Amino acid sequence: MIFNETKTHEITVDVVILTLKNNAIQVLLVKRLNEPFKDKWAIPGGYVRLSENLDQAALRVLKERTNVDNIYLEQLYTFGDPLRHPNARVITCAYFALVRSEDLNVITNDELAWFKVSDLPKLAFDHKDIIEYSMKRTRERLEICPVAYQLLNEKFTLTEMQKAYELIMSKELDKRNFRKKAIATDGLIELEEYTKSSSKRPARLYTFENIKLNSKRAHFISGKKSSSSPHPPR
Amino acid sequence: MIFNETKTHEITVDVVILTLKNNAIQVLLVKRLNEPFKDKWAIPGGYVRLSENLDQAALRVLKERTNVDNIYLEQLYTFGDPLRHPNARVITCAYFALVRSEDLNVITNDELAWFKVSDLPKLAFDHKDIIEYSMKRTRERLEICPVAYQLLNEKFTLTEMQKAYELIMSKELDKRNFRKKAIATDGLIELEEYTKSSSKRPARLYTFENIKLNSKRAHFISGKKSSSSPHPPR
DNA sequence: GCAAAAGTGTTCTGTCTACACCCATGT
DNA sequence: ACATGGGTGTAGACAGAACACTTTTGC
Repeated sequence: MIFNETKTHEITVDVVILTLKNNAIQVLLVKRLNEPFKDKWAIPGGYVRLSENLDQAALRVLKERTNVDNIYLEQLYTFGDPLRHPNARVITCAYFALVRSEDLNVITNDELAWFKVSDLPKLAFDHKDIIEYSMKRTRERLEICPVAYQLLNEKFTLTEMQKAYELIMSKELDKRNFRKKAIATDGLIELEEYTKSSSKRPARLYTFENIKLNSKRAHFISGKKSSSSPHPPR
Repeated sequence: MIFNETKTHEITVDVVILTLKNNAIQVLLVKRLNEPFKDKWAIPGGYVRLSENLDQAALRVLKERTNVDNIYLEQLYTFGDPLRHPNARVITCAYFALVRSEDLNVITNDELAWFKVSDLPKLAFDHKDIIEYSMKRTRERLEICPVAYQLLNEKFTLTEMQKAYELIMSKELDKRNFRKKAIATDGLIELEEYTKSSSKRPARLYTFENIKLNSKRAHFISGKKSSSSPHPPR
């Protein structure tokens, strides 16, 4: 590909939409209808409009696809390799969103579907890198604050919360240690309600006070600290 | 301002260049020669060329201004508010760089100068936000790995290193605790050399093995963990 | 000999980790 | 009565925090 410096950049946002479904972290993908990468799956995205800022653009894309609103959405990284799009110069500002599946209202079909992050199909562009980086970022966030509740239903059991942490961190956690720290987390409220009859002993339900994620730091993650390089992707 | 959706986006990179000079963290700024914000100071930046990726563009801007190379450079955040530029639609991908002042070869003048981060002049655009966010990010990095050595001369004393930490964190550190952990840091090498005669007792010199920043985690910072929100700027 | 910065250990406290058994319910 | 997941405490290891005096040099 030859770069003709009179061509112009295009700028898009792409949104990695993550949820917790069927005991797995899943990502929402759309099938591309046109070349390039026709029939490949891709992260939902769109052009940034001149009148909107990047957050608004990401929110718009998210809402178009999922009809959810007011959820955890964070700018991830901007990907601008000249070759990332085979026949255009597209810079994309990637976002990621954590969505609770009970809030979702997504009609999936041949062109819009959930995929387990651990088992992705072939993806268009550099979208595999983007999803992997969004998982890395989610793990980093989780070591600092309990973002995982963004994936849980409004009321949840501690076991469900632990499962969410384990799935994100890809690591088993000790039940007693997890519960001790979970209960000490700022904003977690113990309800006087219990799950009823899953043919087991009922479990107490908890909820989170509200959407303030600047709580102390709640790392429920045991074991050696991951010595991660500070540098973003690759 | 009315947004005419047929206008097009422009994409730039801006680079916050930080160094340690005169016992302060300083940032390199250029004076704007044209409107808007004529005569105001701004972060060095430039358009992204079609043939280069974002890292390369940032590196080019850095090199144009400082003639340094191969230093700590990290993508910070992408700022895309439609009103950030008063008469154009410019999205900027901000980077920050940590540069040791002994490597710098900057001829400062009326239009290019260093400013203490703690005492900035009026800045163009949203550049004040960008600088503040770069300091926040630097602090976060420092809690994880010893990036600060990027600001130190190749050979440095532990007292100099502690000073760098204190300046970045805006917090005094305990000398004995700092030294204990500093010495335990992966990659730090104790030299058989000493500073000579500043009319005080000579201090031992240290150096860092090389440019691998993925060392364990060396937080020299005492005191309560800062409970920072995971969300980026503002 | 004194001013100024370099250098050095110990105790306490709180947090993380590892680990095993009883409980409440539905069938 | 049993299978299933829910729920609970303690002891040992480790890391962070607080804290004060001696050493080496130039003048």
